[in-house]
Amino acid sequence: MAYEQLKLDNQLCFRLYTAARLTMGAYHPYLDPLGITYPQYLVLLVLWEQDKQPVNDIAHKLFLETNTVTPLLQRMEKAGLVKRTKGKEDTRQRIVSLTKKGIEMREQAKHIPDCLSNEIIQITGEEEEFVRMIPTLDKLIEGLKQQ
Amino acid sequence: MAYEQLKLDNQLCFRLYTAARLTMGAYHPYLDPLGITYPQYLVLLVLWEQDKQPVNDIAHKLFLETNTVTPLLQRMEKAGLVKRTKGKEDTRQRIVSLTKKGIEMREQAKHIPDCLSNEIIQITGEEEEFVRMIPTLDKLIEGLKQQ
DNA sequence: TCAATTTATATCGTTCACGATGCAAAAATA
DNA sequence: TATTTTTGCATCGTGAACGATATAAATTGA
Repeated sequence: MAYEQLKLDNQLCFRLYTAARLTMGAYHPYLDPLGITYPQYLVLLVLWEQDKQPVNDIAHKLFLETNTVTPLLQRMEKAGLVKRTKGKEDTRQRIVSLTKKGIEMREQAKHIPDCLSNEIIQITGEEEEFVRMIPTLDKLIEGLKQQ
Repeated sequence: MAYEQLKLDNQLCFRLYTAARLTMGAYHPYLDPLGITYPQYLVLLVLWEQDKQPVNDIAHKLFLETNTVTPLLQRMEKAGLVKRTKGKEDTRQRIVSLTKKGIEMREQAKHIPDCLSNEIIQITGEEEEFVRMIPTLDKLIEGLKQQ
């Protein structure tokens, strides 16, 4: 029967949606003391890997629209984590760079990934199946990226 | 080196977050014609399985807070999909029930799960590894549910 | 029975997320 | 070179998510 398919239990997307929300929630104890949110943490990860990037590059790496990232960066600028300067070759661009505070936060945050994986392992028992999920998720993301 | 851990590529949560957003986006072509959003679709799934539930039960099944679900239901009531009546035994409760429109939408929506799985299979080639992901996600959700 | 506590829902404020739209600068093309 | 198109970013409006708080009703317990 077709209605069977409409059961919540059958849905992969619901699990992704829920797991994503709850995992983000698990970052709270680590990000709250730093005064940042999970999306802001992602922006910092991008900038810690390479400082001074235009808005578009950051958005692209996070698979977000610029109209999501722009206000995010404005809030981060207000919080003193980044500054946004006009591009020199291309004046349409806004180059986002880390402030002293943004650079220093890297040191405070460097333990977070370990904390999170430990937590996940402790909570769920095993690590291997989560590692195995990564290439599958990458395939899904890659496939859905272009409509 | 500890900083290696801070690379975006290493992060499972980022993939969950991204996959969830993009998958929700894949529902747009099917939900837009019905005039509903993905979270509203989830509420309908819950109510199609069992009509007339208090807010709390719906929230619990979706792993959401009631302060997320209440405004969601208010919008759905305004859209004529559900109605919210005072509980009879417990007058604190609001019993949410489907309207005629909400009931009828089940028929229009019954093909959506098949469409989505076909899309995912077509996009990513294989089905099996996504099915395999489900119990792992359930384990993660179950573990993170209680703090 | 009456006060204290818990429960069910609602309201408020902030931050995302994103479609639609606007605008200026750059690039392409006539 | 002048015009058209594209690009990069910003703004606006709407709908989640959720922490904090409020409120009334139910429950507990003294």
